[in-house]
Amino acid sequence: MLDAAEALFYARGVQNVGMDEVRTTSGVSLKRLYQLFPSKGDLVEAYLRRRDTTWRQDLTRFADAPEDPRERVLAVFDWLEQWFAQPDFRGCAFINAFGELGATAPAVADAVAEHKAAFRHYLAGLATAAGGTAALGEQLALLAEGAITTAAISGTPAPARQARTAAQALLPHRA
Amino acid sequence: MLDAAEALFYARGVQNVGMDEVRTTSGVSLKRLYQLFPSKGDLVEAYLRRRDTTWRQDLTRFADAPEDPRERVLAVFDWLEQWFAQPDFRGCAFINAFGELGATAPAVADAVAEHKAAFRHYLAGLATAAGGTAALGEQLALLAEGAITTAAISGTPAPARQARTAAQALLPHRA
DNA sequence: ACGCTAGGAGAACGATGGTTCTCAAGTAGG
DNA sequence: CCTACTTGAGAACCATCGTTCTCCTAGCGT
Repeated sequence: MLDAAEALFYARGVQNVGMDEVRTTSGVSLKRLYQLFPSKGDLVEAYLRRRDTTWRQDLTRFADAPEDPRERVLAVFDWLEQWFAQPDFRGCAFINAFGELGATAPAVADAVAEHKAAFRHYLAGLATAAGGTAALGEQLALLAEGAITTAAISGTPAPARQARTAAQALLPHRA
Repeated sequence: MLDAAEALFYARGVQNVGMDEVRTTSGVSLKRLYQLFPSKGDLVEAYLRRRDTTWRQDLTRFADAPEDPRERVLAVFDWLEQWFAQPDFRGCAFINAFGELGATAPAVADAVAEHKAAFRHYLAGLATAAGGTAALGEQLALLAEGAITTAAISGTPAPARQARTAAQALLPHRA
């Protein structure tokens, strides 16, 4: 049922989908919806928190696969590329939600900030494991964020590869 | 009068400000508003197009100042840092608008894509002038985009400096 | 001074959407 | 078989907002 909400919110933006539509496509009655989530804001927050965990799980499952720490860093960008190529890709759900609601809904702003902080933390771990500094982790995060928004707006997955080669250049050379 | 609309739309998101509020803070009557812009969509498009020109003008005025092509590239990130530090900074108006309206308003999606394409084109020029390739321009663009969204979400101007040092590392070494 | 036009302030209208209410159907327990 | 509780479908309610309309005021030409 959160699946339906997630698909709708992500595809069209939170404010462009009504509760009636969530109910119709999820098959859950309004009454039940409102006893699970007392307001739309609660539903939105649940949507973001769930997407945070699944998104990061998917990423780490993919990027933690290689043995070589350098390969792990690069795998992040491979994963991004495959994500960008999906037909329903429409950028980062958190960045979108932040632009839409960050100024008026502090709970949304917080959820977004936490998601991004967790992502940066993960990259910092990969960066230091690959022999870099924490600053390298931040730089990788900037490349990834930039690739996500650029891919969304331009509609091509190419930014993932550009970010990947930039990351390669920033990584310390093989010891 | 577009000043008022711009301030409101940027600060709170397009869908969180009504035409009544535009009228109140701008002092322009609704009648006049609607004879200038037949619909809110037209006003939004005008807002984006105007912000595109002023934003890029401000950027180039600052970044074209140094003589050294490498300095010009780095100046872009200095300009970003100063922008991020402004108290009303709330990320990239175009990314925000895209997340909010890109899926439902093709005119908005187009305006955003054009703005970003122009920005990438400008960076590509700086990159080649500094002895790099067009691919370097794309990488610089990714760093800048990432810095913008990260600064917005985290609330600190620090990403500008991180992007700057990454850019420095990616630039070809002084000949 | 008098009509006439333009423009503004704000009410009015219609649609949409978040939230709640009604009512009927289904089910478990006696 | 009957009753009490739950649940779902959808109507109803209320606020908001984009858009239009009404009325009133102010200036201006004669």
